[in-house]
Amino acid sequence: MISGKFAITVHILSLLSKHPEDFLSSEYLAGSMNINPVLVRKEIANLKKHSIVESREGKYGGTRLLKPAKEITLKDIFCMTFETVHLGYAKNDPNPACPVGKNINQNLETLYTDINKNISGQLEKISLLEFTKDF
Amino acid sequence: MISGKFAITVHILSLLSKHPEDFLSSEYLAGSMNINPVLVRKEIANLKKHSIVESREGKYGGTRLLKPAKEITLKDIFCMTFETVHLGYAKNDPNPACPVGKNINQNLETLYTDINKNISGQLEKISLLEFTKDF
DNA sequence: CAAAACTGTAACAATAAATATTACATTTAC
DNA sequence: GTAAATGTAATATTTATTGTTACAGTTTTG
Repeated sequence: MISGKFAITVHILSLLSKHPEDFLSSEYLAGSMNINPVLVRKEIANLKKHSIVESREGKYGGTRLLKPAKEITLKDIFCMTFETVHLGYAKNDPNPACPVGKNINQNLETLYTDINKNISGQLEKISLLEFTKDF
Repeated sequence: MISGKFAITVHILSLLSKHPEDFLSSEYLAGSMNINPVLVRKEIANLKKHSIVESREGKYGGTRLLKPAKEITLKDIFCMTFETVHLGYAKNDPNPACPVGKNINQNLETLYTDINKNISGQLEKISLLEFTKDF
């Protein structure tokens, strides 16, 4: 199972970017995705930590972008929602008496670090504006 | 949660590559990883489908490589074990009345396809021999 | 042929992670 | 003060991964 944080956050930001002036409620955002509003609010809490959006409480409250879609990249979203992409480790406790078991996780770690650098480089080139251009 | 198939398969192949002549039993392989032998046999079944290893049943049976570690790349293993890397979709059933909900999954799909091409390109350059050189 | 030591695989159980829900305190507009 | 929001904790549900059990089939050896 993959955590949907990245996809949910992209979805939230896409919607906000289409209404840059308005404070959109978590219920409205959740309705577009068919998910629970609480999940939306959790991701919004994360976005606020990174100063990507601001929220207003109380009646007529909601959330809006703090910067233009052109200035937000998919890499930003990737970093805010996913620590790293990885393809699993060879178990927490491989047999230390075996030279392969002893070292393999470190090699995998290095490999995954490289993969993440690579993905970041790719995502850095795509802005939210570009990603949503045909919506 | 990430499926450990890639890591388990790398581990199995690493061990086999260190004993290229011998048929190693699933119990021995599992012992090096501290996992259940049945999981090993499942991944071996997959490797056999791709003609990377051969098995011998019965007493003194086991598995060995069909080709040198130099000729197996991490991309081969990636393709055999993971269909794709992805970062989630914006739900199975986003609201079709919303232009964002209607289109976002297709855009994500395209993005993930690109990411996978990228990862494949990177993994293609690393052979099993190289990956295991300091074990 | 019988015993031992394997593979192969299906069915099921256990664990862990992601997602959803409920509940309620707090804030703000009117 | 009421309605409509956010914020967040606690908990339940669902789904995916991983592990286990069980047993049929294969091969070697005596």
